[in-house]
Amino acid sequence: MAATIKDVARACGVHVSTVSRTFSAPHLVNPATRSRVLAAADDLGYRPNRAARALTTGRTFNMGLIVADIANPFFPPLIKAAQSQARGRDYHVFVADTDEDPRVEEELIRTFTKQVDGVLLCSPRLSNKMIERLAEDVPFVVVNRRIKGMPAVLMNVAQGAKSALEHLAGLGHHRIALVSGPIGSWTSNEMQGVAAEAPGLDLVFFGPNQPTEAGGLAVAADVAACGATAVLAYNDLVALGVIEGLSAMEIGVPDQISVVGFDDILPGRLNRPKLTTVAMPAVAAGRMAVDLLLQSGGEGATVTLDTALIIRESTGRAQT
Amino acid sequence: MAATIKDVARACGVHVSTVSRTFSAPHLVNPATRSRVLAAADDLGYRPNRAARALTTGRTFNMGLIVADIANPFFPPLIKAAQSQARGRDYHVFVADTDEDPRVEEELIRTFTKQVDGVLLCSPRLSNKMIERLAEDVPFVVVNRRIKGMPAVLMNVAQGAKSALEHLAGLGHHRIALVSGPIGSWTSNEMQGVAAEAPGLDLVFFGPNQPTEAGGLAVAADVAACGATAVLAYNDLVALGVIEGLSAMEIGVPDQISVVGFDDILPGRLNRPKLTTVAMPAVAAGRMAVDLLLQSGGEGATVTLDTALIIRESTGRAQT
DNA sequence: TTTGATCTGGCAACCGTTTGCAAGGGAGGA
DNA sequence: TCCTCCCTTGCAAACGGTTGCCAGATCAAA
Repeated sequence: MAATIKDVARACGVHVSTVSRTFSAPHLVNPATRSRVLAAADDLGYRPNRAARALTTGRTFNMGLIVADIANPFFPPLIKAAQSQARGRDYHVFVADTDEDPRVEEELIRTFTKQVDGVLLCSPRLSNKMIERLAEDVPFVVVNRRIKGMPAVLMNVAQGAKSALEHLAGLGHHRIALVSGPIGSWTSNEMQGVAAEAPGLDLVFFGPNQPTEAGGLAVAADVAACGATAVLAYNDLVALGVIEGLSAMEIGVPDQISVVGFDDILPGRLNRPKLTTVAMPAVAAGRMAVDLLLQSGGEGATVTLDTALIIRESTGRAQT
Repeated sequence: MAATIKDVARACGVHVSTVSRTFSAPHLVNPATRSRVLAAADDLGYRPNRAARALTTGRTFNMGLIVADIANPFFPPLIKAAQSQARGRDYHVFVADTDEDPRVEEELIRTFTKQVDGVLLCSPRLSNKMIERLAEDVPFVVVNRRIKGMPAVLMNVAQGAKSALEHLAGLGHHRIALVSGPIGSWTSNEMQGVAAEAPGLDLVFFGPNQPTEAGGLAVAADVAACGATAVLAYNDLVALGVIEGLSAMEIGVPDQISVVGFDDILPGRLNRPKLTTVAMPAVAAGRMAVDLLLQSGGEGATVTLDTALIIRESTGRAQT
């Protein structure tokens, strides 16, 4: 049905290799021949078969993008950006979802191995050791995880957490609840690291938690009970869940308790009160991850992107 | 590097064809041999090369999923469901985003043609005619669009719009603003069709609009000015935008104006006031679309999924 | 006119799997 | 004992491109 390189060759009386070269090494073919071939190809609607090309060259022009949860609003902008960037480089993107399960993550990577030119691993839940082992079989770029020698796109969570804490301290909060994320999350560790060193603050840790609204909802009561006047949540979804839970207990945000999230997702922007949050550069990260994957000769370049505290309505002065 | 069928064959002293058959037609090989082969394959970490398989069989075990905008919260659950369903059938999913641009949509489809076994086309912006033409080159399942002879997953938008309108009428609303979506949206047409036939209601149409918060925000002033006491919006994002705009004008929802959306996305559930909306079965649609694509011998089965009005806090009695 | 360098394009092997065809072996019936 | 028939396996030709190698042509310089 579909035109192959052979049809094009026949149509303009040249050998298949000439057609092949017109596309993959144009400088090796005479301009006159080249344009004849291009015309014939265009005429027949020829599109090179990627599977066939992959077979000989070993390059598929596909990449895998693995995220913890597609439905978590943090990821879609990242996926979108990565997809768009990849398409500009003639790459197709397989998107897959681990449902926060490290075993699914591993299996997914194994499935992708040798079927793609590289994998973008976003917010992995696997251990560093495991990721390093898997990286022997397929090039990786990790997002939101620092692994030595491996290309990575990091977001400056530490700085973000620091400014959030300073913001809260500046509003007079001392006892602050830190609602962390799931086990295996680098982001969560970074936050805890910064918080643990924060001077003059009285931190109460809650975790691990599901990185969802449900996760936030589930700890809301404990948070309220612990006497904290402010909450720093693992992400916006958790923050929103906490607010939801608090308001069900008739606890006002920010009047009685202030809440800060992470990510800057749409629901947070639309929420009442509008969520104060540390914006994560998801779009830039998606783009950058693709670039890194395509550039990297396997070199472990690490890019750290800045975060920014966005003060909205969910934080206010501590009640005295 | 990676083990091929040849390595496995050598490792257990059989011909490659036997190894091949162990995987693709197990009943044709002796159980004893089969287990020897499987052991060797497992030992070497053999995974069949999909590109090579695609070359001979003509089946790639890949499918394309094209949506208008990945970042629109309506799609991620659909994408997630489709991806998960596909993975269960050993399929990989290319996800792509048209940015609401029909030309990008067309180009994307062309790119996917012959590289995938089929395309899931969600909420297309292309004309029926164009889609039919493109369908000659690659199997489609369309979601949210009825095209004769083509497998489709539809959502019962008409019924949803009808119950929304009845709900509003029951609350005493007569003059209702209908804020529609983008050109080329079947959903938008369905809504308008139902609305146009609604007895005893005074409808004011606004459109076309971007299917985003910004789109809603942009018409909020006009909506307020037209004297309507209720709004039926193309989707939740638009509804949220309208609410946003109204509240900026100090117009209370639902006290002064009631708002109903479509989709039932997360931000709407978290919003204050919680959004009354017509829930669209995105998850079921994603799953169903995959099944339809895989089952269909090209037959044009059409599935219509039910919608459900979810009454929350953004609708109330009309002020008299 | 000869020489040699440079272009251009053909030839054919190869990438990893699948699959139609055929051959070898064993079992069962005559 | 011989003949079928079935089961199992091997053989080899595809699938659609890519690419190293080689040969003929072209052209400039000698």
